Amino acid sequence: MSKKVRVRFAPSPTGPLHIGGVRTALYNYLFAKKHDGDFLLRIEDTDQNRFVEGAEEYIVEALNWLNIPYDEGPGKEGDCGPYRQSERKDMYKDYALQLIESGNAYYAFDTAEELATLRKEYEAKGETFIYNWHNRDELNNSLHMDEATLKEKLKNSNEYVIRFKSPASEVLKLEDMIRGKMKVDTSTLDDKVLFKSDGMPTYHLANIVDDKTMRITHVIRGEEWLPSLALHKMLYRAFGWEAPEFAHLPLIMKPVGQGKLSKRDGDKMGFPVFPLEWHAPDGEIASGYREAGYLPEAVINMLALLGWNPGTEQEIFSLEELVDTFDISRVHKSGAKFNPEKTDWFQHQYMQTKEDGFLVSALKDILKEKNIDTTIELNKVVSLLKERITFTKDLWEQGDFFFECPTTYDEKAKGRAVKEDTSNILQKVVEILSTQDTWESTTLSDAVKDWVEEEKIGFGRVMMPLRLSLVGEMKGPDVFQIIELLGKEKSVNRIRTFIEQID
RNA sequence: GGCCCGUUCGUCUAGGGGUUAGGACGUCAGGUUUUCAUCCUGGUAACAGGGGUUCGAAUCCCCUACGGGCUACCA
Repeated sequence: MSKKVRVRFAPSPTGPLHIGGVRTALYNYLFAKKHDGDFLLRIEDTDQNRFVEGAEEYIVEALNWLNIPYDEGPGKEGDCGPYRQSERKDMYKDYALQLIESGNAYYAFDTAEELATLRKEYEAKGETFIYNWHNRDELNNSLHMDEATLKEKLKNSNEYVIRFKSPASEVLKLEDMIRGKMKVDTSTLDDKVLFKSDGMPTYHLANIVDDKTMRITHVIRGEEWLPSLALHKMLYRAFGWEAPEFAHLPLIMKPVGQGKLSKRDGDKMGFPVFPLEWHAPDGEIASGYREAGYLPEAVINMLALLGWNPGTEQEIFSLEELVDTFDISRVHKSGAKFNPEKTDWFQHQYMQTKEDGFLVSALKDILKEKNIDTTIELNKVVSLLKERITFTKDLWEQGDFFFECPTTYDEKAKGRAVKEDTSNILQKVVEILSTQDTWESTTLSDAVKDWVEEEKIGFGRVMMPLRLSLVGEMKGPDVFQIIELLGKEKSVNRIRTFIEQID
């Protein structure tokens, strides 16, 4: 029996989760569920300086809103907790010491300032400073220190880091589920810090230790980690652990211009880059898909297809279908530019699948917010407007006239619609409408149309001003359907008001 | 600069030696709606360049160009 699949999404709580992070979470979720596995959330908060209040809560709420909840994580303790690295702090140092003992790591006493100076000097020469085999013997570390000196130093100060001792020359063969085989020459790698002088591990150590102790079988993460893969593989080897499989996801890029999508792009370019609205501690607000009116299933569908597809021409997928068809080896290798227009197309598709009840209650919310009481049957309004809308707020934009009598009339449309005889025509329309036995759109429509044809007036001269009188502009569903829903009194009043305006 | 990864319509992509290089979004045109939106139909539009390998290359290999990522005691 093969091991149970366990994957993790491991964000760092430095701010809101952005759309690229959401996709990483989604692909992890899909992979886990596809293989009947577990999806864990681990909070990587080893950098205390970058901790942002509220970020973790935001991440959890976002995953819940998107309907991709985690099986284990903060608040959902499994047998691998705690799930915040800050709460696992104590265990990391032992692992670092274990590497020192096995000769895979060493103490380094160079200060941050000394290293910064060195980097600057190298940069001035047009070179890059690398802390590794080629110069580690000249730097301030335990590799060339006698035991007594080392002991003394360790006793007097905690100001040291533990670095990984990267092999001087070895060609590592790496494999990635998406990219296939790769080779890296270790001579170009530097001796990464594993354990910081503040007593916290760096990402690299904590990540490997946690993935091991949490029994993670597949690491699915962003492409920005690809350069670290060699180090991580070497760490597993140094510990004598079997490494999980890796998949590095392509990045999501800006819709226009160059580079990866950044947190600032969204509001600059007019679309959200966050799942939920984010209220930063400093008061700044960044827009979110939820608050902008997007449906979570639309966001999920859009994200799923940004960098992956099943090889068929199907584009609309429920979460269940995604789980079913997801195949990580079909994830693309190259980055994808984000496409806000296509997101709206997905949104429109999903809005069309919504039950009328959902839209009715959305419309009620809008009316309540605007303090509007109405006798109009909302389910009928909804069924008339439904296919035209992309967002629930469009119910108002497309149908405000059902609830508010027009007070002004679109000037341009008025110029086109109103002629010499318009007021006479509308008078007659009022008359015809008023004398019908049933107030029903087909009856009303037939009556008016019969008259128009009899009198050979021409539909444009009737329909355009009629619509304008009821709606205030040239928009909306069938005029007679509007008249039916508005009812006799409102319809007639509106037409009369309009007649007074143009006389 | 160094290391690594990538490159098919404007964008997301299908395609993995023989295809009229397919679909979707956008855009354009027509139709429906005597309005607008929706919807329908159609058009536009791509294998980065150069070398190989092969009877045959978008597809395999190499080089170049371009794009991206990483290059912190951040993740």
